[in-house]
Amino acid sequence: MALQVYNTLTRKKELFEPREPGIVRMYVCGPTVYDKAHLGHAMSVVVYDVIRRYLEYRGYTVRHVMNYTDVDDKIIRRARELGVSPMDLAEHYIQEFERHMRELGLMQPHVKPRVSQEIPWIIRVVEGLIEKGHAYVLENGDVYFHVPSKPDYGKLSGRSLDELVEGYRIEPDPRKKHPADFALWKAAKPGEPSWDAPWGPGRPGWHIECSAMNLHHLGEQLDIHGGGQDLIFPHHENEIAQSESYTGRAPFVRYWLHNGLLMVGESKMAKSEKNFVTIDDFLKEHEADVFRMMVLQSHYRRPLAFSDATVQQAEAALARLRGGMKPANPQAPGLDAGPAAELQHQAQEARQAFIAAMDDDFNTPEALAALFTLVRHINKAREAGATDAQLQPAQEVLLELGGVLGLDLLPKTGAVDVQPFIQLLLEVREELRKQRLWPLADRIRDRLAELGVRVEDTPAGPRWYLG
RNA sequence: GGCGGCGUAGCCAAGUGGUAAGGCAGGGGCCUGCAAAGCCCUGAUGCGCGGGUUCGAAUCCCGCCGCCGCCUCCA
Repeated sequence: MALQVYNTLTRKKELFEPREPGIVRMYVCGPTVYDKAHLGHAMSVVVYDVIRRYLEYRGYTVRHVMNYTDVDDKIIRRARELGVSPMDLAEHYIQEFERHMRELGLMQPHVKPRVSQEIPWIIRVVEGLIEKGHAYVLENGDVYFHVPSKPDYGKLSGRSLDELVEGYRIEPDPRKKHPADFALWKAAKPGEPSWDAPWGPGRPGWHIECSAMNLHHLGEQLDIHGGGQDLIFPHHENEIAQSESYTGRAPFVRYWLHNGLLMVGESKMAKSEKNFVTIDDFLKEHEADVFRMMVLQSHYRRPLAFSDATVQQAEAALARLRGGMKPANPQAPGLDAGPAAELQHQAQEARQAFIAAMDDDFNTPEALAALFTLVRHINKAREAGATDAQLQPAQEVLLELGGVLGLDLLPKTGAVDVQPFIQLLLEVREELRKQRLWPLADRIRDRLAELGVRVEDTPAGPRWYLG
C-alpha cells in the first residue's frame, strides 16, 4: 500500500511521490489578517494539520510553510475605519491567529512568512517577470501579469482564456493589454503602505506574494500546495502562471490539494454572508477537539456541514472515542490468554485499517471507523474482565492513531493529590449505598459531577474520571 | 451565461462496477437501587428522478430536477 492523493490539477488520485524522496515541501495559504478568524479558517488549518501529521507518521520529513497576508486592500480599508495603522492592525490579528493555532492544537508551520517581510523577494520575481516579457509596467507604476504569455493558463481551474473573457461580470480596466491580466504591483497611493521598487513605489498584488514566498522558503518546485476550494481561481491559477513563468520550471506544484468549505445551511461560512462563528466564540462553548472531530468526520475535499446538531454529534463521537481509554473495571479478574491476545490482534488490525484509509487520500471518516471498531473491542474486553495491563496495549494503539489525527484522547488525570480525597468520598458513598441511603449517595455523585468528577458504578465498585 | 462539484436512512457521513462503513439520534434487551457508561439486537430491498450499457450499477453513459462553489475579496 502506498499513499494516494487527489490532485486538483489532474482531477485524479495519484500515487504520492515527492520530488525528493522522504522530504515533503508543503505550502498552505494562510489568512489575510484584517479581522477575527472564523471556523472556516479553522477548518482549513485543521485539515492541513492532519495531513501533515499523517505524512510525518508515514515517515516523511515535512517542511511546512504558511503565509500571513499582512498587506492588502481589506487591511488598509479596515485600518482606516478604525483609525489605526495597517501594520498595527495586521500585527494584532497575526498574534490572535497564533493564539488560535495553539488553542486548536495545531502543529506550528516551520516558517510563517509575512508579505511585509518578503518585499525583496517579491520585487525580484516581479522584475524577472518583466524582463522575460510576462509582465508590463503601466504609466502610473502599476505592474500587470500578461496572461496570454502563459499558454497553458487555466489548467488548474479548467478554464480557457476565451471562457474567462466571456464570463467577466465587470468591465475590464482599459489600460490592461488583456482583460484577464492581473496586478502584480499596485502603484503607491497617499496614506497607504508602500515600498520602493525599480519601476516605482507601491505594494504587491495579492497573488505574487505566494509565488515569492514559495521561491524563498521552499524553492522553485514544491510537493504540496493547499488551500480552500475558493482559492483555485484566480489565486492558485495565477500563482502557477507567475511561478512557472519566472522559473521556467513546471510543474510548480506536484500535488494541488483543496479542502471543501464549511457550510452553514446552504451557503459557505463567510464574512460577507454574516453567518460565521468566530474561533473564539466556538472555543468558549466547546473544546478544540470537538471542532477537529467535526472536520475529521467528513472527507476534507467535501463541504462540511456546520450546525448545532453536527457540533453535538461531534461532541458525542469524541466522548465515545475517549471512552475506549477508560481504565479497567475495579477488581477485574483478568482475561484468559486467548481473549487477551485477540484484543492485541484487533488493535493491529485497527492500525492497518487506519493506515489503509488514510493512504486513500486522507480518508479520515474511514480512519475514524477503524478507531470506533477498536473502541468497541476494548470496551468488550473491559466488560469481559480485562485488567489495565491487558487493555493497555490496545489503548496505546488507540492513543497513537488518535494522535495522528491530532486528537487528545488521554483522560485528564488532574492533580495527583486530589485522588486520595476522591477515594475517601467514594468509600463513604459506598457505605451509604450499602445502607441504602440513596439520596445521600446520589448527592455525593451529583456534587462530584458538578466539580468535574464523573462517577460510574459497576458491579465491582465505583470508578471515576475527570470530564 | 461559462467552469467545477454535489444530491446515500431522522441528522452527519464513507463507499466510484460485485451486491450499502462508521458516528449521532431512536426502539428493544442485558447490567443497575437509580443514573451514567458499556455490551447485544434493531433501521435504507435501496443510494434525487427517468431511461440506457452490463451477468451484475449508489458506482459507467444520456436526459431531467434540485442545490452549492468559482467567474469580484475569501480557508
